[in-house]
Amino acid sequence: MANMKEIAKIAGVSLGTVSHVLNSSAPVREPLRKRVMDAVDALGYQPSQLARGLRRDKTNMIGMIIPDITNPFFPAVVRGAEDVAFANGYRLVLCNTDNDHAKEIVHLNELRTYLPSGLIVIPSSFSDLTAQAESYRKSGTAVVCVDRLPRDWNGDTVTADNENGAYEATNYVLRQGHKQLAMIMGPRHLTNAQNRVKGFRRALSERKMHIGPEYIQEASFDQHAGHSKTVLLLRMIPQPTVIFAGNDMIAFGALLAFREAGLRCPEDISLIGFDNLELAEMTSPPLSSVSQPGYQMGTAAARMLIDRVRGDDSPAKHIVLETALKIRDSVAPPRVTPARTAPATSRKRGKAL
Amino acid sequence: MANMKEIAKIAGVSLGTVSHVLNSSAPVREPLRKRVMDAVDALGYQPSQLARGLRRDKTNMIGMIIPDITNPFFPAVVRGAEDVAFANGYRLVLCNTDNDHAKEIVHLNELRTYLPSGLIVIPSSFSDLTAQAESYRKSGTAVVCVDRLPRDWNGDTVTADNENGAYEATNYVLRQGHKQLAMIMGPRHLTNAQNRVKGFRRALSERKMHIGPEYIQEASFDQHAGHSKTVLLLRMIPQPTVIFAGNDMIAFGALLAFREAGLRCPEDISLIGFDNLELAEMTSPPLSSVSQPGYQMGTAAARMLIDRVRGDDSPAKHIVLETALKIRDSVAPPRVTPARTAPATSRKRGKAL
DNA sequence: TTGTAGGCGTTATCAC
DNA sequence: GTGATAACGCCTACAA
Repeated sequence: MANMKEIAKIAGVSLGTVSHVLNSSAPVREPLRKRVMDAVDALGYQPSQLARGLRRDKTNMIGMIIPDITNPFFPAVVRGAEDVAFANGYRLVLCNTDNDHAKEIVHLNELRTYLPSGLIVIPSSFSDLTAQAESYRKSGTAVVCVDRLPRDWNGDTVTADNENGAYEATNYVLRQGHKQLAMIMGPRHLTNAQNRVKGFRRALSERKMHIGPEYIQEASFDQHAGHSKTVLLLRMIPQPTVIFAGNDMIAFGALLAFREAGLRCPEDISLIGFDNLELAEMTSPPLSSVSQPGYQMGTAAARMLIDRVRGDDSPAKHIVLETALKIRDSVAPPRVTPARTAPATSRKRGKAL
Repeated sequence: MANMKEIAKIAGVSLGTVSHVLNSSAPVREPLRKRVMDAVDALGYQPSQLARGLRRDKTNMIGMIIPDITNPFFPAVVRGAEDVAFANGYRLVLCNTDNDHAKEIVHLNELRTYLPSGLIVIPSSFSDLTAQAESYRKSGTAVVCVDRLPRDWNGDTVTADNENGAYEATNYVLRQGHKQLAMIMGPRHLTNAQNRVKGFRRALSERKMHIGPEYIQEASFDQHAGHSKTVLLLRMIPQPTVIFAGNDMIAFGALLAFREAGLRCPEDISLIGFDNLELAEMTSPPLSSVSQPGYQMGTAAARMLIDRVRGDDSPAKHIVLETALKIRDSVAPPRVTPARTAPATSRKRGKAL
C-alpha cells in the first residue's frame, strides 16, 4: 500500500506538502499541487485511516450497536443510519449484541479503542450503558440512543411515540367492540415496551375498563416468545377476543399459535401488532399494526450524531417520531358470546380444562 | 484513555515490560507481572487497536460486504459470520452496498486502509471485484466470497447448491402436473440466479419440455420487482399455472400481485420460492420454498477466513451447502382448463386483451 | 528477565 | 508557501 512518503518522492515535494495538499491545511501553489495529485492518482493512494485516526484521535467510524440484526425492524434503522453516515463520509461499524448485556459491554469497550467519532446505540437492556456512555462522552465521543433508553439516560435520543401509538391502536380495537383484551408486551425492562403498555392502559382506563394482570404477558420481542405466550393466553377464561402484540414478531408467533389452535383470525380472534414490518401485509390475514418509522429513526440518529461530532454542543435533544395506525384485516368485531365463556371454537381450551 | 505508558509508571516498570506481560512476548517474573495486571485493572486499560493495528499491519476487524441488509436472507448470513468472528476475537465491520457497484468499490478501498484481517464479500454484481480482491490478497488479506461469485473469481467460496435446489423444486412442481411454468429469476448477472435457472431448465429438459423465453423473467431480488414481473406474467397467454420465484422476496411480491388480480393461491395459480425465509411460513398461503442455510453460510465463511488469517495457505476451497425443499401450501395441481386458454378467474387478463 | 529505542503512516507546529 | 520534525500508542529487536 502506497503511503505519503512515496507520494512525496514521486511528486518531488516534501511529506508536509503532500499533507497540506490532501487536507488543504495550507495553500499550495498550483504546479506543486498538481504534481501531488497526479502521484496520488497514479498510485491509487488512500490515506491510512489507522494512522490518521491515531494522530487525530478520532476516526471516521460510527459505531452502531443493535440487539438483533435478525429482527427486520433493526435493519431498517441501520439502513437509515448507514445512508446518512455514508453520505457524510462516515462508516458504520455494526455490532450485534444478541440482547446480551455482556456482549454489549465487550463491544462498547473494544469499539472505543478504535476511536470512533460517535456511537448509535439501541440498548439491549436498561444496562448500565449510562456509565459506559458517559465515559465515552467525556472523551469527546458523541452517543445517541435509539428506540429504547437505558435507565437514567440523559443524552440525545431518537424514539417513536410508543405510548401514543399503542393508545390509538387500543382505542381502535375498543371501538370495534372488544371487551376482553390481552397484551403481549415486550421485555418488561425495555422502555419502548413499557410505553406501549402505558398507552394500552391509558386507553382502557379512559373507558373505565380494567383487565387482570394475567392478561398482560411479558415476552421477548421474537416470534417464538409470541407463540408460547399466545398459547398461554388462549387457555385463559374468559379467552381474550383480541391480542395486542408488543411488536410484529410477537404477532407473527401469535398467528402461528392461532392456526395451531384452529382459530381463524379475525373471525375467532383479533390481533394487532407494532412496527408495521414490510411483511405485515403478507401474512394471513394481513396484519394491522402500528407503523413505526424505522428508517427515519436511523437517519435522524445519524444526523444528530454527526451534528454533535461537528461541534454542536447544545443541550441533549430528544426526537420523538410519530407512529401511524395501519389498518389491515386482522381485527374484526368480537363474536357475540355468552359472558364469561370462551368461544366454542377454541379447541385448545378443551384440552386445557 | 489510559495508555501503556501510564500503566508502566503506575506499575513501576518499563513500557516494554508492560507490553511483554500483555502479549506474553517474553516471560515476566510473577511480582512484576502482577503489578502490571493490577494497574491494567485499576485503569481499565484497553490497548488501542488503532496503534496496535498500525504497528502490526493488521487489525482484528473482519470486513463484511453485503448487498442489502434489508433482505432478511443477508442478516442471517451476517449473524452466522458475526458469531464465529466474535468468538474468535474478531469484530465484524458491516458495509452495505445497496447493490451499487460504485459503493462497493468505495467500501472496498476504504476498508483496506483499516487493515482488516480479512474480508467476507457477498458481491453486488459480477463486478471487477476480482481485481480489487486480488490486490487485497497480495497484501496478505484473506478474502472469501459468499452466496454469489464475481466473474473469474478463483479464491475461497461458500455457496448453496443453487442449481440442485432449483432442480428439485422444479421437479416437485412438475410432479404436481404443471405444464405451464414460469420463472422470475433474479438479476441475470448474479451467479446464484443463473444457477437457479440452470436447475429449472435441467428439470424441464429432462422431461422434454420447452418454455418460451418470455416465461423466464429477470428481476432484482426484491418484493417490488417480483410484483411487477408477476403482473406481466399473468397477462401472458397461456397464463402460467405456477411461478417459480428466484427468491422469497420476489415470491412475496408475486403473492401481492395474485391478490390484486383476484387469483387465489394455490387454487388458481401456484407459487414456489427460494431461501425459505422465516416469514415464508407466515404468508397466505404459507409459501413452499427451497431452504438455503444462510446462518451456516455465514459461519462457514467466517471459519474459513479465520483459518486463512491464521496461516492456512492451502489451495482455494469451495464449500457448497445443501438446500432442502420445504413444502407448504402454495403449490397445488393445476386447474384443468382447455389448452391455450387462460383460466377464467384471471381478471387482469380481461383488461390486458 | 527487563529496559531502551526505532518506527508503523499521519498530522500539526514551526521554522524558513 | 514549503519543508523539517515531533508526536499519536503500540510492538519488537536488541542491548543490558
